[in-house]
Amino acid sequence: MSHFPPIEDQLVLIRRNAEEIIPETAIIEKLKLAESSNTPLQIKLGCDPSRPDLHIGHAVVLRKLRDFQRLGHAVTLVVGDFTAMIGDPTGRNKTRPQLTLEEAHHNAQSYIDQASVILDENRLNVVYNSKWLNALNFNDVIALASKYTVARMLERDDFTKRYRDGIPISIHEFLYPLAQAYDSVALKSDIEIGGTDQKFNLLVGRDLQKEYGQEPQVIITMPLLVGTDGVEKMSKSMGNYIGITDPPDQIYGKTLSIPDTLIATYFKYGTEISADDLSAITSDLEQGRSNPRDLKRRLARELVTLYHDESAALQAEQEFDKLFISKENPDEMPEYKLTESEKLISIIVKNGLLSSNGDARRMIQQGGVKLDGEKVSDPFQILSPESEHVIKVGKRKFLRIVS
RNA sequence: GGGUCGGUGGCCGAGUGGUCAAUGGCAGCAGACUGUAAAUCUGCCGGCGGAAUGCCUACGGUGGUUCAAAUCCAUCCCGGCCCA
Repeated sequence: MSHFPPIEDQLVLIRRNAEEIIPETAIIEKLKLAESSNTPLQIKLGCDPSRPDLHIGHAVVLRKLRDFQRLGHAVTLVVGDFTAMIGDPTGRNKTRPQLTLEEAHHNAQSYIDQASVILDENRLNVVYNSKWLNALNFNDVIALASKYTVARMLERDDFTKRYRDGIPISIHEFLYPLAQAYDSVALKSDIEIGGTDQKFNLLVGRDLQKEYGQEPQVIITMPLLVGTDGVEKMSKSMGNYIGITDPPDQIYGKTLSIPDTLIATYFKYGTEISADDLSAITSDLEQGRSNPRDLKRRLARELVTLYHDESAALQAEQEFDKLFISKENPDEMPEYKLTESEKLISIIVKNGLLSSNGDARRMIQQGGVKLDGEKVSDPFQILSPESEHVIKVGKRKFLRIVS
């Protein structure tokens, strides 16, 4: 007797939200084999420990991984500690810093901690690719490299584009897809999951597995979540992300700032609402039956609840209303103890509300600074330490002055 | 190895001896508007400076020419393309 759910049921879950499954037929074969041999499938996800800050875009992929955990398959997280260690030797790409092994492992742990909000940590196998990549010598690397051609490498979108546009491509960049593919060989991976941007690399894994006499993995690509700006894909470096460890008020506020066109997408990929709810929301939106604002508020609550809890969601909402709807001051804000008379400007800069005196002066001239709710007009105003004040800079920076 | 073009502010990209803290675009910030937004309009957008024809830092690095250099010269580093 197999302990897996019926294949049809598994497929429904596996296909949910997936962008592509390549090849579709093979996954059925794999599932059948798993059932008949009563052996779980080996599911692989690679992670880059040089960027350990997870956002709700990563969560899309992680949730798919969790689906496989629930189905009873063997889920392995491959930490790319080896590649992170090498970094980008040209030093041109600052997004890929060189890490020591310790840093890589430290980041990996942080990644796992964050990911375990979604994954079942007890059923997660974690491996480090330095284990086998470190063991390769130059002969091995050449042998590995000989299994792929330059023409095929150049098929990758960004290589095609960069080559065409005369932007440098270092040789070692060709080795990264091979290294990642080799991970699949080392793991004898049955299925590898990744974002759509990983499609090429995942496919190389299939080719390489064939070269090594293995049954090629099935690849499942998950859509990349658009960032809160509604334009670029979500990423920390673009500043358009909602981090899964962001505090409730951040998640709430960032969610409310997404463009209306993103509401349905975020419900679909960012939350776990049912298919029925989703279609109700979508049709409400399309037919203008609901105020997008209300749906967005619900989305924000859902997201906060997902990564914190319901009471945090309600609290975040109340705080938000207070701040932005009634424009009241928040309950908590940093404090600064005034001991002697001091220029307002210098207080603002000293407390990091703005970065320079000139900036603060400008801000005041533009009416962006309020003292106890009143616009400040004098850039040289001096505060003396008699009473309490609240300074507000821009929309959301506050400072309480105590004496 | 040879030839050639290039390296400018967070990014893209003008500028080729003074009028350059450096046009323009994007991003960012603030104000108005609004449902938080988006869009739009307005302003700001190196630092110091209550002001200055003020000072400091900055146009790949280092040295130099000049009253004056992002701009010229030398040299070094880095990159694209073509040839070998």
